[in-house]
Amino acid sequence: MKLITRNTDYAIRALCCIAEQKEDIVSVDHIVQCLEIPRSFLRKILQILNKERMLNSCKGRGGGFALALPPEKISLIDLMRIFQGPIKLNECKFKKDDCPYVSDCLLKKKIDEIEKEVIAKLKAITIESIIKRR
Amino acid sequence: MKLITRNTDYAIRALCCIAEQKEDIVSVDHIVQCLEIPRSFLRKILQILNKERMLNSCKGRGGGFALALPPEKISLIDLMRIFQGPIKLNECKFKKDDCPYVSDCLLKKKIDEIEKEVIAKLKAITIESIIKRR
DNA sequence: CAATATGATACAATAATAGTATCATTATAA
DNA sequence: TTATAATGATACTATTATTGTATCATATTG
Repeated sequence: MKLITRNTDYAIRALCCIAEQKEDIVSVDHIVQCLEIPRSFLRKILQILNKERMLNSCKGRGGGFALALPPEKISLIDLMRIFQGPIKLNECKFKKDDCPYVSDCLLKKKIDEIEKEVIAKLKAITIESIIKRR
Repeated sequence: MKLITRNTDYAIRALCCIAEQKEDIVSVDHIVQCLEIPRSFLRKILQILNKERMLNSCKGRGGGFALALPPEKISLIDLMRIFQGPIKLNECKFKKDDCPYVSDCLLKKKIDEIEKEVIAKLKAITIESIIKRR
């Protein structure tokens, strides 16, 4: 059971890497060196973060990426939604309106509670809260 | 993001179905009728539950399955471990001993906390707690 | 011994995850 | 103004996990 997939994880670390840099604009190459992750994969992730307005980008020589938001405004929950879709711990496997068996689905209700807590906790984890302060 | 996969879900409901029955021994056919799920898949799941000592089985005519434990002793966490492996929300994507970048991995620590809470909550959800009392 | 259960096991289909590769476009510096 | 170095867009591939299916073996009961 995984909470965070690899692209979310890489996104988090890349954002941390950028946030910790003195320079505003950080190149893919620099991040690759820091994190030692596949360049192509990282590029794709950064492009998505750019489209989702978490990063700004500069093309051309000396280009790269910069945070579009302050680190305390970027939370894990946002990144997970971008890379993993909406968080739904309680998807019912029985497609019909009601479960055919467990009426009022007590299971679903209980998992819903867990989901709410998890979401609240994930919201509280921001890039700011996990970077090494310079 | 899924907390529970389909086989875990089916296992839970099958166990509920058996727990709610007056008869001790319940056949696959009966469970299939109750839950309307693929028979072969269900059989596989029940066989696993049998091997894992959550169910007892009787072969031959009039055979079927019976709970090996009282419903309050069967928790979601057990079923998830059987069908989904150990719960590890915080698997680090960086295989090396230390993350190359985020030292002391604050992220991991925070996710660990979430994991502990989730596990505690899942432990508390038992078959007893979600069956329709007869 | 025939019928009806589960046991064991191998196989297949689908979807999600993870990663690669290539060409287009833009910006800068010489 | 052109070569170069960066990202943008996009299509493709590989791997793994999930979700099943099918078949034959074995045991039990009437």
